[in-house]
Amino acid sequence: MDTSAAEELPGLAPFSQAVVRLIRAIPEGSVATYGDIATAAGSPRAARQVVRLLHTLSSKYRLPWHRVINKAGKIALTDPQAFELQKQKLIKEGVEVTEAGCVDLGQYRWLPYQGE
DNA sequence: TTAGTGACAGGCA
DNA sequence: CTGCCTGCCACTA
Repeated sequence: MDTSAAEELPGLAPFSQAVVRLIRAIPEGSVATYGDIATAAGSPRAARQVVRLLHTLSSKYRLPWHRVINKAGKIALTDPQAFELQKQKLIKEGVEVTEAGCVDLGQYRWLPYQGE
């Protein structure tokens, strides 16, 4: 795990590091909700914080942000271009996504349990 | 330091 | 499931 996870995160806050690791741990063909990431990171109410982290971290690091959606099972991006991009990325990984950006959480939701 | 952020979640109709 | 409103929370500049 240390061999491939060699990218240590520079002076980021603990919560940020946890979020990064969790998002990077989402397997292809699966998705997680903001709330799941926040809960696994240690703060169940900090879903919004995860959003903020995604903004910053995805701009500085390469994260599979496209595997993170909201609890309604839909892509939450505001930018229509990014919205389409995320949709296509998920479909490419084998996730069924409707035109509206809806994903079947009951089938594709990944629970970020550390032990795996 | 303080204030602002934000791709949410939960409750209710 | 949808729509509206409110609380939330830890981070960033």
